Amino acid sequence: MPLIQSVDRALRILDLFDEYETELKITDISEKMQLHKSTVHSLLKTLQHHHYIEQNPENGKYRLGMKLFERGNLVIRHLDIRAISKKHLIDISVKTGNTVHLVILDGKEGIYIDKVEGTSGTVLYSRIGRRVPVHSSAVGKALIAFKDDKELKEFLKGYVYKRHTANTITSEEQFLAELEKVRKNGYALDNEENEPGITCVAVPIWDHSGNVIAAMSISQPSAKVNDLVLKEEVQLLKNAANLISKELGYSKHGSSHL
Amino acid sequence: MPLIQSVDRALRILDLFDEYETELKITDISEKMQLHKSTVHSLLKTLQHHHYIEQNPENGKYRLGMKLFERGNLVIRHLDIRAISKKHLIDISVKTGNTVHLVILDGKEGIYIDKVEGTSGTVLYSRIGRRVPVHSSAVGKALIAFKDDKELKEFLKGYVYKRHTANTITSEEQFLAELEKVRKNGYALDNEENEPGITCVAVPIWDHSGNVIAAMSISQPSAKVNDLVLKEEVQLLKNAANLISKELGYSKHGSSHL
DNA sequence: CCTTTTGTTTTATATTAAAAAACTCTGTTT
DNA sequence: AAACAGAGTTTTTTAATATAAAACAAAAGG
Repeated sequence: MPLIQSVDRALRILDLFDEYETELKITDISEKMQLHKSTVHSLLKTLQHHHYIEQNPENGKYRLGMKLFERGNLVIRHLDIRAISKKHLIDISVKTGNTVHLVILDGKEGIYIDKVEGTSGTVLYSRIGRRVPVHSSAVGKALIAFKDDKELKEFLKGYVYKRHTANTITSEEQFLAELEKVRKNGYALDNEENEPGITCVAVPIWDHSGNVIAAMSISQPSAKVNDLVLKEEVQLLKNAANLISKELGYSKHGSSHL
Repeated sequence: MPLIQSVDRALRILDLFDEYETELKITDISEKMQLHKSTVHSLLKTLQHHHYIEQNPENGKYRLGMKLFERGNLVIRHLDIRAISKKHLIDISVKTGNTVHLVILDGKEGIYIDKVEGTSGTVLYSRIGRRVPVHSSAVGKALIAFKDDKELKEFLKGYVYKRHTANTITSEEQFLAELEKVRKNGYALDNEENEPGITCVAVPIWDHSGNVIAAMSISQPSAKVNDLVLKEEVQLLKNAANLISKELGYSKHGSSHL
């Protein structure tokens, strides 16, 4: 079933921007898309008319528009859990001094839907709206560990275990063994697998059907971590996850899958 | 300069969804847009392909997709200030028990870019990504009060002073007088002008050029408010706004316009 | 001041989007 | 079980639009 070419092109223009290329000029886009600059101009003017793109008056370059932020905050799949979780993220961040994240699964990746930074000033990879690989992150492992065997097998079909650090798990066997540990412990760890020098611990957040709907994590420099610290953090996360499930209208956390 | 019709239509489909209509079926969209259902189908399939729209597998209806959230969090105009402000919002919310907002101006409206709820459980109009009128909100007044006369006159050209409550200011004269008070006091008030029973106080956040780049507010039931409470809240907000300006790399707050 | 680059506009036509018709699927009614 | 209604999806023809070439305007750089 064919796509509409001009809509396809317009959306691909939106996809060109990233954290490093936040502004692009017409000739940039023309080159990247292999389209004539007057074609690009028409596409941009249509996106701009609807505020999906705006033109920087200072330099004439184009950048993503506020309508994306507005519409993005109407994507309902995460709004309830984000609103309900926020105070728990804050609470844990205040208690630990570390950065706390809320992540949901979207396709075959996690996506950060909220983040409360700690007081230590540690600069992390994570950013709201950014995607995160499941194999190398605590939140990713927590999100998929509790899928049933069939679902998990389907999920991992074609999955690429890209190395991010020396510690990244890059084989499916090792990853499945890791997920077994997550199920056993009820929490997931990222031992400098996604970012050098950073350790994260995460727990799943359940719905009433025994499905994991989100994961919550604490991230910090590995130098600050020991067994006691982790034990306390796991407890804080599990307590918060239970409360969040309850506040979302669910009964006991994960009881249906035990 | 003409728009590209099919792109225009696709974006207008995205604009159909709101907080009350979070899912639509093809015939809904066909009717609202006065387009043939096979036309709508093609547009939706193109949006879906790029994850700007997704189809609910349970009922076949369409809803906004995660790409909007992802791209929305690449709209750079507010990311720095949101990240830097977050801990201040949290701090004020913890200290006061009330809901704290961060708002920027977009076109002729404010838009909520962050929100930390208080502990009182007060349910408010505000929501991240939602727009807010400048004439009836404390943040709106704080955002525009310090524009120079010419800019302000230009801004208010054609502005509609819609009544939201019995207290809403609905004349330009009254509104200009109100902005004069904001300039004098250094903070803005919303005395149940936007939402019945809710009082808000807001301050501007400045950049180094003497421009207001955001506003920060505290909202609470009017029943909890008195002169002393307001005074304390104004102080908390002003302190935080100064710190935020500094952390954004600016020097003294608003010094260039005093 | 001249040249180059970039953004914008106009116009002809090649290409695509649009809708009508038909098909498929699901749920409801008889 | 069969028929019907509604909704989603697919196919096909052609009317309508998007595309790019050319030209123009504005800004930046040498």
